[in-house]
Amino acid sequence: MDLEGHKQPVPVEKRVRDAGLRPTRQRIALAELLFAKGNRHLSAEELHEEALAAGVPVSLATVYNSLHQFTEAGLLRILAVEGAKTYFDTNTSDHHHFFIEGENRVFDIADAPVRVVDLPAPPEGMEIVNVDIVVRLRPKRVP
Amino acid sequence: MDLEGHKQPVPVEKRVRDAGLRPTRQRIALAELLFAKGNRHLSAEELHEEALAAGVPVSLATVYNSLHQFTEAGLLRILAVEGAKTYFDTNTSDHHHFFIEGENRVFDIADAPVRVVDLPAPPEGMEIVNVDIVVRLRPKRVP
DNA sequence: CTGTGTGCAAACTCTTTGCATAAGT
DNA sequence: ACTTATGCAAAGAGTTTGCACACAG
Repeated sequence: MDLEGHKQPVPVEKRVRDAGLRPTRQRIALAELLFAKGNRHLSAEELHEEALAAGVPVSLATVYNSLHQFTEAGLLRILAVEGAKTYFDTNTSDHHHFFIEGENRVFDIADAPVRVVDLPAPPEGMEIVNVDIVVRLRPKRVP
Repeated sequence: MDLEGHKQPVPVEKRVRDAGLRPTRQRIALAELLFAKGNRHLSAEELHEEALAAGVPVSLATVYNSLHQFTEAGLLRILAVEGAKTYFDTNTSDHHHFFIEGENRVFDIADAPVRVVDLPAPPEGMEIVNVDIVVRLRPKRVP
């Protein structure tokens, strides 16, 4: 039976299929978690936990596979923050991030027209993929 | 005996001492490699190899320790690039980077007045540590 | 001398891989 | 049916840790 009464405006299955990927249960479930809730950034492990919590039995390896496949297909972007974990961002347009030191938390710089000016030309033979701005934050020490 | 005839304008030993660290052989050697050649960004492993090549027997663990100690002391900055490795940057002032996808190579955006405008205020209780701009590059595909 | 730093190897975390089984078309 | 994806567990890369020995003050 189908527990989903309403379909999203952008059918997830189609997105997956259009990316050249078979719309398997796991990929659809992961895509739904990723794209249904607006823009998000999560690590593989976070998505894995969400999937399990949502009752979708999926292995961590498959989560990694899917995230990379989605990234290659242009549905996700890898977020460049320092630290061990790789974050994936469902917002592939140009926008930027706050990063909280020590907590490894990331969130969008929203409603802010951050712009970079005077960006130099890329070196010969190279093209710019995108520009990532990470504003590193630290809890203000109370004196 | 002392094989170094000339001292750097900024004595490395003093820098290390001023950072509150004992100027041990290893720390001085590493600091020399890091700071004598202008601005650099390297991973722990790269610095380790350089040290060995320079005839300084130092363990990888000590390289990691030293890099983190230098970072805490404000002599280095961690570079936010995606990928497994952590890069350390000897230039702690505001400046930005090109990152080459696929190669995991990083280099400075030099001679370019890159500026960020309309940067929003940080959230309550947070202060900005720094702003990292990473321009991701990709080899231009020749059609 | 006393205490901090170093080296080694083992532990740890995150990520990838190989291969048998399961699912999609 | 035939092909591609998944799951598991093991391997891999990078980094951290614990403890005995060595060196700096």
